[in-house]
Amino acid sequence: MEIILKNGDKIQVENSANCANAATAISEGLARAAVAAKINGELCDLSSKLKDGDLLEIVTLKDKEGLEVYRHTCAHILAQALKNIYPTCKLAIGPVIDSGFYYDIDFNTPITQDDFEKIESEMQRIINSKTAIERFELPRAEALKLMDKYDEKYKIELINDLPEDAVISFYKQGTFTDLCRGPHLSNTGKIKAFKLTSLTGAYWRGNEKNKMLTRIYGTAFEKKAQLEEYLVAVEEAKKRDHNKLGRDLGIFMTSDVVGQGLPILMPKGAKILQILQRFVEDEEQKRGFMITKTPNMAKSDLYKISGHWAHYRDKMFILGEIDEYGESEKGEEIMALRPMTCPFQYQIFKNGLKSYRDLPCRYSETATEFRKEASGEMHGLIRVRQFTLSDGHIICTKEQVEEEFKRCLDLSYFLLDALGMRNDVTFRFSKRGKAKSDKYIDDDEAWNNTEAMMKFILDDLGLDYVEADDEAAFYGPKLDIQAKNVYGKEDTMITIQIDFAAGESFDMQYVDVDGAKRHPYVIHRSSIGCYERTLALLIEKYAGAFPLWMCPTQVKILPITDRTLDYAEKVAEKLTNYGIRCEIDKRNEKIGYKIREAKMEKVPYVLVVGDKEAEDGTVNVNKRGVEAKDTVKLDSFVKKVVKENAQKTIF
RNA sequence: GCUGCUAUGGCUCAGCAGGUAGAGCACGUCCUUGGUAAGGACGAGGUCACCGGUUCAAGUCCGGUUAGCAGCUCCA
Repeated sequence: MEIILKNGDKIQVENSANCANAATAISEGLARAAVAAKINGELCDLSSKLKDGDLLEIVTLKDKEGLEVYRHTCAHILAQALKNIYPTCKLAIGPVIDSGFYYDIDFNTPITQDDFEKIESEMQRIINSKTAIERFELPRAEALKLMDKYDEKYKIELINDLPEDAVISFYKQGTFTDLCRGPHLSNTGKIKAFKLTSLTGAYWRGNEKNKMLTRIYGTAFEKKAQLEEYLVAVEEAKKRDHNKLGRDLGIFMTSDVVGQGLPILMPKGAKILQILQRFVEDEEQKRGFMITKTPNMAKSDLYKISGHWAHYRDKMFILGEIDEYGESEKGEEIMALRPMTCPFQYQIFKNGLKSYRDLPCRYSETATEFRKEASGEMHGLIRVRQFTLSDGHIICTKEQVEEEFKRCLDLSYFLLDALGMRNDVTFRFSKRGKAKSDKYIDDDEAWNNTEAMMKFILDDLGLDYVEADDEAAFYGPKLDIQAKNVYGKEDTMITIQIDFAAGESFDMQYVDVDGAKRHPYVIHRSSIGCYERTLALLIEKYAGAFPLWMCPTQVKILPITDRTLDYAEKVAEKLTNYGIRCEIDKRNEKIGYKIREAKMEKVPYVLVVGDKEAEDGTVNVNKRGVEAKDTVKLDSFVKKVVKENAQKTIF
């Protein structure tokens, strides 16, 4: 029969041929490299049978899918090794992820990372045995019977949840059989380089009400060298971890007696935040925002109106004793620290009668917020219990939403450019979608309208975004601007949200052209995100070597001897007068030692001044990251660094 | 909150058959005034996170608390 290749070529193969046979017919080399195949675009095993006229593609480890098949097979080898060592353990799921694979297992007795060596050698034994991997399918009843025989209760649950018409397939390697859609490699011996990387807990089916299983993470590569390279890269990434580097560089710290999720910004960190905050607030005001300063706490009455008291009370810091209904048993006034700014700024809008001529009404505030995150959820500066948000709310008519939304996004673009992070973010259109629940305000029409409105805006802007169901705020859809940390974990950096409900629930009104009172729409937005989180992302992006304009110390002056102290002071004074942040290292240390320290602090410019420089009115410039040094006139250095400092757009 | 791991001077770590603690860096004093990534000498600094238990004896074993790490769940 005749098979069509992707490039249009046609080859003749025997009537009973499978993908592996066809690969051999094409070339010996391709047959060796083959790990899976695609028939008519569907990924399948090499053993899959071909039909006359099929379009065939051979998948190798050069293809993304090929590496996934390889790693998925490695997950099965892990499962088999575990079954051999711990016969009573129960298998859950073992998928492929970006960095490798994992398998969720229910163990009777807990295992630790110390057991990895034993498990890895059993895996290696299975690989060395070069066992063939074979696929077979079973009708539902027999599939259930087989899994019941192996006492695999999680697999039984999975089978029961498969749709009526689903093909139920298994893969068998030696004595081990696992429920799996596949495809897989044809033989365990094809795995050349793998490693188990970590061990954690994970809820069955991702639901915290379910039992917590043990998740073993691993990875696999085509060659040992690639595995080594990957492990080195992971170690390198960890060196940029803001939670380590930020502490080492004296940017922030934590204290046991202060508490979890309450980072303490040290002088360097506070300086960076001050620089960012001034820049952001000035830019917001240039763009028509009015700055506000609202309280950090309020009576429970405010949160009852906003809906937070009913839905989010357990995540708020409450001052006073309350019962299970959120009321004071002694009839006292209950206060709570704010988890958001919106209802406070709404009070400003409600102060005095508003006309349509007052809209859009743009409020911004560098607001401190408090959220009682669960103890295991805190992470450095990324996830904390007290943080500072570049918060803001635009109260406008429905017709103004589109224009205002676009202006918000433009502001965020401007700020992302200044941070040099425009290309590091991705966009998520967070919708309620089909996920109706009591998490969301129950108003289908309003949801459909605002989601359609946001989609129109995003498409009109030609934004490249992913849609995410069940990620909306309770009052409306969001555009989340996402950034990844050094471990690849994604968090929301900036968010712009449309709120159809606040106008009514807070009874905000404006008098329209026709004299009628109407409820406005609200856009919730952050311009640069939460300062702590943004700082964390900056530390990781720049490994502490921040762009000049945001460095707490931009220039460090190192006098060689006490004789040049006066000249160093003169240089510092001049720089300071031009708005450049500098300091002098006056210590009685050798110049090499001072240079080493200044460079480790990642100061952008280090100026060495000795007798020669003092006499000539020059400075010896050591630029961060540049090997060569350069002696220039003080004036020309000042001119250059002032110019560079004013440059805030980083591409 | 859940699972696993961790907690020794400011930092990085050693100490582990249970017998009341060590190093390097940092810090202080002194010498050195030195030209591009660590000059030298001396010194001070720890009730081994906290609370309780086992033991004649606990940094070392056990339990709890607090905090840190990875992941899960959550994230207005």
